[in-house]
Amino acid sequence: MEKSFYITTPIYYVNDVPHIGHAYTTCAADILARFHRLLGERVLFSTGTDEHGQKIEKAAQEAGLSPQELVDKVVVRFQELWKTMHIEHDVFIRTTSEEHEKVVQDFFLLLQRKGYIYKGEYEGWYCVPCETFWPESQLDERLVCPDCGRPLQKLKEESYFFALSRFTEPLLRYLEEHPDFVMPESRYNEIYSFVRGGLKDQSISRAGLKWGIQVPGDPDHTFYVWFDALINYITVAGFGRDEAQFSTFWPWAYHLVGKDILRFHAVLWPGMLLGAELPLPRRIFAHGWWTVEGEKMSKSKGNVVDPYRMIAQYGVDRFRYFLMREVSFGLDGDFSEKALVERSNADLSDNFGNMVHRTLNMVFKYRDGVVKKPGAYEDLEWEELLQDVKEKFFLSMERFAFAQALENVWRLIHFANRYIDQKAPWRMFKEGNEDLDQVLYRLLDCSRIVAVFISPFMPSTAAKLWSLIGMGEQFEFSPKIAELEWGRGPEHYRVKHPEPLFPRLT
RNA sequence: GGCGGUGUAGCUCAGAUGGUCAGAGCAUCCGGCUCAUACCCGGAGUGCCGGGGUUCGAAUCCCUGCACCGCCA
Repeated sequence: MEKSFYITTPIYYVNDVPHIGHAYTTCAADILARFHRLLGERVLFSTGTDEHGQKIEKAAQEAGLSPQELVDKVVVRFQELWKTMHIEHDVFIRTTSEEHEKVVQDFFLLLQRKGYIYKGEYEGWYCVPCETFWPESQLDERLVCPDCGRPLQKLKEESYFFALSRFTEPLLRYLEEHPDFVMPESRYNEIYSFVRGGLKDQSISRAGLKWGIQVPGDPDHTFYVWFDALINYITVAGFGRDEAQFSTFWPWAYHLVGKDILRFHAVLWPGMLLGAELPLPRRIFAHGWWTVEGEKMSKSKGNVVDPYRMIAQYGVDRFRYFLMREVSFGLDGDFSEKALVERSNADLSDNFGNMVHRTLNMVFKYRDGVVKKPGAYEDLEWEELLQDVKEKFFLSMERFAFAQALENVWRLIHFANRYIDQKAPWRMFKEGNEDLDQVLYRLLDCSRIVAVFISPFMPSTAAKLWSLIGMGEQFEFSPKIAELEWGRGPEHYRVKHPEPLFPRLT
């Protein structure tokens, strides 16, 4: 039976302008989705937008639109960006969709039937822009939001509660039995100690807020945005709508989140699922944040990195490569165009692109663009290198260690460059050495294998390379892992005239 | 204040269970090559935060000091 893989990004707050942070998470998810398609697994990749809440209601009012009109208008900013970035999601979920509203209500009723819902009174400080309640214990006398620094509103109102406190022990046990549930390890430790401190019940509804999903049987209440938002993950998986889909994908769910929203995903969400007696996701991975030129990114500083601009200037694949290669996933990183240019020139132009280019060039110069598969085709060094690269690549991808995975692939490229220098095909050609075909075939095989390895990261470059070496005009994300072996190329490589994959940036 | 983590070459970082673990990339310097996008290949360095301890032996374990970071209160 095929394995399944369900990868999610958070649903982004639709009113935000997409920035590098959104691009980062979604790009990582896309890479994982493509990689698992290469493995031949059944893949479900979802992203989407969170469209409810007071902030939207206010923004709509200011714009003279209905909330629905507003979100319909701005959701396009995300959808367009994903197209531009070559993101191939299977589903784009919007929390205003009918099917989602139904799932949220059903889920609430399910929790209610199980006895985990009660009506109480919530009193606390609320940050409207952040849509977050703050316990008094976390505030100082200024009564401003610890996150954004803006003044808080005192709220005292009737609210439905989810009995999260009852899941302290079960969740603690679950964490102990699943040390990979929250990654990286440092985040696991944080979550573990947070849960060990004891969980409080969670208010899950608001009275008087219209722009949200109604609590069934109580039209005065709408759901708290996080309760609404988290449930998107099972809406997509087909909860209550498509049992086959749900049982295929939900048990294989992997959530990618920014470190700022880890707690909702690693505490509240598992609590809700335990209450509903549903399986928990396999992993919640919190990645780091990008600073820009060493400074925190913020609207007020005006240093927000616009993905559209980066792509227009440098191309999709350079941008995708940089994001995944520059820092290890899970740690914070610094974005600068200088770093992007240097990384791109060194790795993509000088090492990778040039390796391909010199190979193709020689194939044309010495063999008119055609190289036949040699009879004897063994080389212990190449053999061992590939096996080792493969093993480490898979291991890294399993741990979402994208930078390491790429670093490993580059060992092949580096070795190929060295191989060319050692074999000196130009000399072989002059001397009429027949082994030249074997050397060239090896290099083309290396390009073919590298194309497969990098395809999840740089799909259009992989396709271009695929075509250059005569493997076909389309690069399909179908099972290709078995092809990551020497000698699995065609009987004849018929290559095209080389053109630089990544012209050097100045 | 509590819990957790980090401190390794000029820079960014790798370094399971203590014994080629003192490494990689970038940067610098020297040499080579010419098929190539002034690219590529080879070589050279300098380093384990300070102090103490355990051990035949510690970057790796323990204690302590300093610095920084994260989560919570």
